[in-house]
Amino acid sequence: MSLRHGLLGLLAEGPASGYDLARRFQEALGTVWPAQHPRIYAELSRLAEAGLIEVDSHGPRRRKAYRITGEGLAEVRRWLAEGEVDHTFRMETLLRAYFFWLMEPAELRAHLERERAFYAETARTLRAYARAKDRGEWGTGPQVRAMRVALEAGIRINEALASWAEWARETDPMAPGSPGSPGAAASPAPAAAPPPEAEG
Amino acid sequence: MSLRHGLLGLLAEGPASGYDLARRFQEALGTVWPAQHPRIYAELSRLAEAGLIEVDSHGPRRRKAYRITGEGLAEVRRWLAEGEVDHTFRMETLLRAYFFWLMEPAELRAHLERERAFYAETARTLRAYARAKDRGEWGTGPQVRAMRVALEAGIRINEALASWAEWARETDPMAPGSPGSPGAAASPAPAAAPPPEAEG
DNA sequence: CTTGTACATGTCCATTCGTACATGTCACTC
DNA sequence: GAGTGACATGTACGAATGGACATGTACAAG
Repeated sequence: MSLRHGLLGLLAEGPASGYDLARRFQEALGTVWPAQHPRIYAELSRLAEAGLIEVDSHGPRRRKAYRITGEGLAEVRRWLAEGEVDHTFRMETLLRAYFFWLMEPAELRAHLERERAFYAETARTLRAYARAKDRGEWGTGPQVRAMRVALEAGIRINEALASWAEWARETDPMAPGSPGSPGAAASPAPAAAPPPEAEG
Repeated sequence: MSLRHGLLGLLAEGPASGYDLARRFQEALGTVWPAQHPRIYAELSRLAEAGLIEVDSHGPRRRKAYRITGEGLAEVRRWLAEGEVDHTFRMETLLRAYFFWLMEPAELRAHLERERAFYAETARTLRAYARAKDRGEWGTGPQVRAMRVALEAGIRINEALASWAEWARETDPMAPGSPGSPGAAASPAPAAAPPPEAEG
């Protein structure tokens, strides 16, 4: 459950309301850790109950800003310190790749081109952000620099995926000419030898 | 819910039992789409009920193998065809990166080195698999070639993350020398400028 | 002075996920 | 013949997630 720590981490930068946090989760962490406002409000209540955060102020329209407590800060730090990192990265794109052999070659090529374009465009956008940060447009505080580092990871991953999609399209591994036909294996029991082992 | 389609995709290669599928989900798709056996058995029941798969055979120890039906195959194909790809990739590694500024520089350097080593090693392992596949050790069927393509994505992503971790460690953006101190912001109200939004 | 929009906070429910627990089979070894 | 370990299938439950619904406030344009 990393939403908890994500919220604590954002609150470590300064007080914020559930609404703020929802927006920032969407904008900054949307692709790497999606979270909707209902979940966020619920989690904030639990965090407050646990004494990791507390109400900082009340604003205009029922706005309730929270502030991290010493305990809360200790908890994020503890989480960051304990080395146990979960290295799984759920990606539908990769899941689909395992089943490319079920697609028509033309369809697959179109799909790969769409994917390439998407990742290339995302990388471009992120690179623009990174350049702006490098120019110091958002200041040079530690949080900004941390975000710059995170941004760099996003850039590299998206570039890697864009180049992968291009490679896959050019290699055209499911082409009709290759051994193993396009719409083949349409029969219920294709009798394929279950490949012993592989890793993703 | 892509577990459904993942199972259908694997069954499209040939009949398999829940146990088989659990193992293959773990081995082949473990990092990109984790699934435990309870969830798999449950989903298989639902798929059978929906007529997308059916019992193929009964084996030694209560073993029950399923086979994909025409309907099921049509459903995977439909899923692959409809362009709607979810591009979110949940990665704890990236989530943590946003909060690097809360870590001690020495701790952060150690963390980045561990991460670099992990991703480099994973990439190495995957590259070995890819080479074996390129040598045709698992045959040259369409499924194997699809897996090769997926594998390539895994290699590139892991290499990108390894190089990112190295870059981050060398850049040392949270170093004591840089503007913005190491273990700073240790007080409950870190007084950091709440970046996007001030509170009311 | 009404209407639209962005702000702001929540409840409710159906799935999905993860973990722990429970059960039973078969093959092999000691 | 007892024990171990891999095979094989499930139930149960609590937590997480996503989406729909509900409510109310402030502000600006018309």
